Amino acid sequence: MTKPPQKRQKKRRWTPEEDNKLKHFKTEYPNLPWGEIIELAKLDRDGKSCSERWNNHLKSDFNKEKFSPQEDECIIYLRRHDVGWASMVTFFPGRSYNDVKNRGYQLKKRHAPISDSVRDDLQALMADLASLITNVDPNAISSDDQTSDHSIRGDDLEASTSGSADLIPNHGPNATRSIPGPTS
DNA sequence: AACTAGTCCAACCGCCTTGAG
DNA sequence: TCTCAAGGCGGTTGGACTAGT
Repeated sequence: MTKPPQKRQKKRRWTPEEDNKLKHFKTEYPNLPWGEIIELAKLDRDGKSCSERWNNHLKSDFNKEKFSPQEDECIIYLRRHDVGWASMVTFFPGRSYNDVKNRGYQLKKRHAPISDSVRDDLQALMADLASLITNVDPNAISSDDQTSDHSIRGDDLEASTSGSADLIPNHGPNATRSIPGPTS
């Protein structure tokens, strides 16, 4: 007997009221498991949903400005070097995990190019970071990006997503480096 | 003004890891 | 050692919004 595929839940946006409840109880009891926060706040959500909402929207004041070209190129470059989304977020203080990930998928669709200057900056940045991290594969930061047009194709990103370890674990404030944001 | 296509982004899903009992 | 729940992560979906016609 094969189980029929679960019907996907209709999307329910978080209301300001739900946000407030979640924020209140999570701030008040930061160590409480989500299940108990849900009970206290009387939220009709599951733990994962709450965790996601908290981490991507409520935890801090996330930067909701458009991604700058430098940030875009940084994402492409890091992705190419098998840096996972979660690790990548450390390069973008103020951005949420979901924002970075969404941007990454957008760029993947567009086959966005990487400029020479940004590539060089990022190589230096990653070498810098690698020196802070002991368990890093030095080959992962070698200058292997000397392709003719420095453009990245969708399948490049595709390949880079398969089963390799994250390059940049979060090692505290020292490991967090920022990429130039939008200049307005 | 109305319709359509494309884009953006929040929310959902499934798999995996981790830690407690 | 095993089981189970919680949470992290990567990937996908779909509703809202916007630009073009």
